[in-house]
Amino acid sequence: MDYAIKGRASFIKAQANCYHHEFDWRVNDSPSALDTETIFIMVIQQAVREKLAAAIKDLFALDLTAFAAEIPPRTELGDLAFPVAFELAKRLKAATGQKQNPRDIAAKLAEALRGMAGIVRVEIAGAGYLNLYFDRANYVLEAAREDEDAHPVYGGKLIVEHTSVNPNKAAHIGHLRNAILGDTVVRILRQAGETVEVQNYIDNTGVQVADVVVGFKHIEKLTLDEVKRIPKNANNHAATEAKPDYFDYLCWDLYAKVGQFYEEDKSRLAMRAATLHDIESGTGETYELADYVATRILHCHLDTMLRLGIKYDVMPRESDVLHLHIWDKAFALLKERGAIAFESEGRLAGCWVMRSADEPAKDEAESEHEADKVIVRSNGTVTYTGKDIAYHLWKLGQLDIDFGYKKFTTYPDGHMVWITTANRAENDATHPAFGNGAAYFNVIDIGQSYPQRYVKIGVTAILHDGRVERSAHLAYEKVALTPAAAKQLGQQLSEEDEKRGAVSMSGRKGLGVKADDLIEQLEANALSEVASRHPELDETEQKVTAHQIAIGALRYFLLKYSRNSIISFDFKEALSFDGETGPYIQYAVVRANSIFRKLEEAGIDSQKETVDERLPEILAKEDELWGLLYFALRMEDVIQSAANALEPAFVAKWAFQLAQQFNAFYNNDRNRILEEPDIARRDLLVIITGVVRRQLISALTALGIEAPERM
RNA sequence: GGCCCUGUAGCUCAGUGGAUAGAGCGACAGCCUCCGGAGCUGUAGGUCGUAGGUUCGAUCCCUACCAGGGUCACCA
Repeated sequence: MDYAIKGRASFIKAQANCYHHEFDWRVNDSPSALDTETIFIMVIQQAVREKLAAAIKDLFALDLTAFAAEIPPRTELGDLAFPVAFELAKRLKAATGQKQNPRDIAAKLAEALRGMAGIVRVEIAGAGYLNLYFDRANYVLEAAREDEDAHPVYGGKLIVEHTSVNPNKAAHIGHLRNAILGDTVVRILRQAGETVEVQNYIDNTGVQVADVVVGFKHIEKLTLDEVKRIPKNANNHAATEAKPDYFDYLCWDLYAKVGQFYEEDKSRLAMRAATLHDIESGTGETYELADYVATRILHCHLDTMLRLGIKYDVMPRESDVLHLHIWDKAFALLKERGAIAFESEGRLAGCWVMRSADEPAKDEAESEHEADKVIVRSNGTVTYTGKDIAYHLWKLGQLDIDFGYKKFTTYPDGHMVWITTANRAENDATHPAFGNGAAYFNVIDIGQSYPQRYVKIGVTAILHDGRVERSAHLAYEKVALTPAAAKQLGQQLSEEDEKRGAVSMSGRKGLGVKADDLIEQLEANALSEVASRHPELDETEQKVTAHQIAIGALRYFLLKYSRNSIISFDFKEALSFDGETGPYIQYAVVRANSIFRKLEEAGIDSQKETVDERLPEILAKEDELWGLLYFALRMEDVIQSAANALEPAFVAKWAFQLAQQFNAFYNNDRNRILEEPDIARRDLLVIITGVVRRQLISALTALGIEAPERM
């Protein structure tokens, strides 16, 4: 008989999402739920668990429902293992005082699992492992079919805020980590079935923008009109379609100059204060200059991010938070709930402060630290933390006030980015509904954990439901420069820097790797490779491919490290296309593409509706083939785990491992598809190649990386 | 000083309450009569920071200590 290639077996579909209710942020309300408990949660695991739990209750009169499952280290040990007999032996001893051999316990449990759908063998191994062997052929048939089913959709709209770069200078590699991390989390969440709104918060009224304005006014002595006339090809960079304006580069240098300017004469800091004041007033030439500079740089940033495939839905501006008095609403609520208190005496006299939850009010005369968090300064202005509380209350729909919105730009694919406005006349009534999400995730570097903690305390004081509990500061470590990289950028290093092996980037000093510089270097390197390998392609195709490779290398480089690992930026490593890199994974896809092209040229049908009846017997003998396929099929679980943990590195690591296994498969002389004499075996190799390619492309898509047809 | 993070191969990093702790880079030795060498195979390289504790079992959990980093603004 032929094995028809059917849809996914129902038991798989039924179980695919069961674990969402166990330990993820979608339900669990503790921030520690962000820690994932296991990466590979197999599709039939839950069914087996239930059966085991029932058997345990039946045979030993014990209620044991939470026990570990694991994937054995070697294929011959089976496909899924339960070390539950060890735990049971302990429990039984405690309950009855009698010692029981884990192997005996496992044997009894094994009986209960015999005959389960999809499981062909149950064995006891080692000191008492319960090892399950799946029906391989069944899996292959399911895998071969492209699953067109829509993903389930969970809960409400999630709001992910990322990028949020100060609009006063060019974005650097550190900003890229934020944006790429955030963008990838968005992609993973969407692939995991969530609805996501992407926000990019624009601090256009802060010190950083003010400093550049000081630079234009007091160092360069330029008027608004003169600044507007600054050409787009600043700093000897010719504007291109991908990067139409290098104004942000010019500001990068100017910002560093302003730092010096203040150094030379501290009294010049008065210029900053005056500028800040003018900006907040919302009128006048200085305000207009600041608005122009911030807006023009914001366009530069969006162009830079678009090169990496990063897009946004809406960009709330700090100036609008101020001018619409959104803070006032939050302020009233905070006072009403007693979340903040007015200090009438002491160091913080005249301020509204928030106390950390665990500390009762105590005079901290002897301690220079641990002051309460100031929300409103004694001069009546709001701190960043206060503004952020207001912003987050708006994100969760807790303030009965909304921004006005106007169109900012339209991406080439038609998607539109909106920006807030405080001018009601500018409000475009056709805007989508923004804010009022079911939870938010803020991609902000780990250095801001302390103020973020107070933001959460403030929001919690006003909103008690699970939405706040599920929301989180999505923290990540910084990108530092290796001493070698810092030297390449012309930085003098202290002995300490050398010893520590890392140098912090500094916008104020102008020390850092600019995002566009890196992209351009990567593209140039990739282009020379592509041109030498594929001289037959026309220039446009070569450039498109080179771009895909460059972005693959860059995104993967910033995603392969887990969030709380500091990335030491090294040019050689970041510019590499070999080893554990994005291009390595892209190359595996390209090889698979090449095989399918050759199959077509040879007139071999690679889309068969049926496969040979000898497939089960072939598969039973070939552990390597099964192992590769089994690994490829874990993607759904990896995506879900990454979504639960908000950790893109899980997907990056898995994709690399799959590519690695595919390359080993590809290089094995036994697996030469075009020359395989046994048609049944060839069909199997074709199926495996197809599944691996599909899964790799899907994983790369989640990482925001495109796979070229050839490279 | 308080709180948080980190310590795994020469370097950069994964990883797990369980079966032989992994990868990339670097080093060394191989592989193009073979679907693409951005590749593959092999070798060398580890007291998983130290010391206790819990456990049948700890690199993983707990405690202390050591080392490094971050943070504790009327900055954002």
